[in-house]
Amino acid sequence: MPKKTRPTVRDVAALAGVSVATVSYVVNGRDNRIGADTRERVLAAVRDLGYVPNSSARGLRKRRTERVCLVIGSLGSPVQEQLVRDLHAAAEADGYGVLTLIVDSPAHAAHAARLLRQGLADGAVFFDSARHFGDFGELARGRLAMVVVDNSVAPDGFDVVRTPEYEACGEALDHLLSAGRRRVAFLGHRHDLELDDRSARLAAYRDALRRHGLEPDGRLVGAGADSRVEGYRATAALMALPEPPDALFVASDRAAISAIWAVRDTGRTVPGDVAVLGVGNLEEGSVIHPALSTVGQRQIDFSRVARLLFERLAAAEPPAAREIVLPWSFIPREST
Amino acid sequence: MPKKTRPTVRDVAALAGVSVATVSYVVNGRDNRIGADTRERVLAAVRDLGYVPNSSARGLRKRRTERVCLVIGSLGSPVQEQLVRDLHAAAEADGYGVLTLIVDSPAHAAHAARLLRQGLADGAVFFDSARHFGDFGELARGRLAMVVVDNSVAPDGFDVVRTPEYEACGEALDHLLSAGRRRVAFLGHRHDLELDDRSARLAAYRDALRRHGLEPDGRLVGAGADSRVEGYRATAALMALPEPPDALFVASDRAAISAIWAVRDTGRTVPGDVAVLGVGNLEEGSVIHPALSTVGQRQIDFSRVARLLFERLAAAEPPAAREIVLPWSFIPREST
DNA sequence: CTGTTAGCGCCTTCAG
DNA sequence: CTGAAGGCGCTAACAG
Repeated sequence: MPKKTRPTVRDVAALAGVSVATVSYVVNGRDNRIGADTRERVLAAVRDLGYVPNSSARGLRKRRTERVCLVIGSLGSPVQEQLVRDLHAAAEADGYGVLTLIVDSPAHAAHAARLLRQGLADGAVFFDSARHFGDFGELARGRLAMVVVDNSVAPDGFDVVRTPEYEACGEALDHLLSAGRRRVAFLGHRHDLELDDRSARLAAYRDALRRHGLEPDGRLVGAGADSRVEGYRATAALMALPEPPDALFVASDRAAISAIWAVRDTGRTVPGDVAVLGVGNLEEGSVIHPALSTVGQRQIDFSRVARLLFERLAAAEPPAAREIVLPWSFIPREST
Repeated sequence: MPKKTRPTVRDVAALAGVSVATVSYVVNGRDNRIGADTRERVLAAVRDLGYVPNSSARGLRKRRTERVCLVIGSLGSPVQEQLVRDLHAAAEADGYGVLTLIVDSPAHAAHAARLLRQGLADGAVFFDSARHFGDFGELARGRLAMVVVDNSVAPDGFDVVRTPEYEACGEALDHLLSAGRRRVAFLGHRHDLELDDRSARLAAYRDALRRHGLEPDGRLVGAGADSRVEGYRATAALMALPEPPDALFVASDRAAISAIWAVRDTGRTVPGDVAVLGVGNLEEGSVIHPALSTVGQRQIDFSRVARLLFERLAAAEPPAAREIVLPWSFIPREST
């Protein structure tokens, strides 16, 4: 029967016949000043007991947890999977653990902020979740290293990563409109519509129409980008209009793919009758027929984002807040 | 300029002119024995200083973190979103924080196990990730309350949640074969194929064929359920065979939906030329045309799973290991 | 009703 | 090269 309580340094020290300091040195790799045989005895005791240092005690003493946190808006997008991978890789290299907080509402954001303020981790990357938070600056001042991927937030004791969505979407829409499409619909995320003028995708849409001498038609603007199901439904509704659109600008690739499907289910063709343009550059979009035209990072890569965080963590003094821009472009394929 | 170091109980106590014990009582709601005016002074000091208790110190002292961990195999499935929601709801009710560990490889599993052994959380739910782990029993004995959702693991100091996949898939396949389909292909997850006989879905497939006097054809069995892209590609390859299948059993709804698309892109119809059967009961499957026949929980609900964990956490003594079975059924729709 | 105090488990000078 | 001791921030007896 194993012991009921987890072993501590003292148990290891007793078993190995050394002091707790020696155990600590060995466990933390500061064992250049420890005799080889002593080290072996300690390691054996660690193994026998299944000793693992308690992270609360260690965190209390060292005043850092050696963990970082990924705060993410939702599950479900391959883009985020790449971020997870890149962050894990960088963390591993620096000996950090990674944990994830899922924040898809202001309530969850408050929850996450509390955990972070309590010292859950030493650093955090916020992705697709900034809109749910109130004051990032306050969190950053609580000695948390932070990188925020968001276009509507200004550096304030933390780094910011931007994506030039407005420009890239504008270019894609110009392409659509120059090709003669005249009734272009916009299917946004709910928060695009709530943000209204502060949504880059919606603004790009409106401005592009005006550049081409068209006035936005309220009936062609709505929600539908948040999920595949909503994308399908919204598109079906649009296609049932007396004057259906001849092009769809959908603010997510996932919903755009459903939109293609929905268009075809009404007997129309893509891009013949209706062009479809997505956002995000999912791999899936390049595999289907017709391949989805989209806007996003050509090669999805968040290693620079991860690097920002770990540079910040490694710095002795809080470095100046930086701001970087990820490369976004229009990626034309077959659906437009 | 704010202070560089976060305030502690002592700072609050000093500002409020009380002792640290009083602060602790107030902060922890054990303030029935504290005078109302004193409490107000303490709360004011807490607000002024922006004091938040340090969770490492608290965890060290109380020997519990009041956090639970969701260990999940991958991002991307709405089924998991429901688990996230149900676990968050239960946690919130009991005053626990929830954090997520993403484990999609044995390396990540080792990483997660280490964090958990270090005392990251008091309890954990493992979903779609058990196959990456070695010894759950050892983790459970390290006083971690655990619930494992998996069919191939036996309770051992932790609770197990099972899904009767084999039976439900068998029923669905009987339906397919009874309707006269003769060349039924199986598109599995990679791990289904690695597990081979220990994969319920693959076993259900093989056994159903035999029940109907058919011999499995190796060319009709392969990977393709892990993602939409793989589902599309694998289906396209199958359809290019000299003798293409007349039915597809795809081990995930997501890939099954791509499979429908791939079939139709070859000019064939679903279910006319090819029937498609998925697993998982995504909402998306009920919205598309043809609606996807599938196998899974009719009403996706993990509140019972969450409840197991919090009952375990609330128990004074480690309760007996329990085992529950989630209701799975065949959900016929239009694609078969 | 409030204050004093002893650790929780660990790391890290400082002596030896 | 190793051991003793102090303290990180907090909670919970126990005094008063």
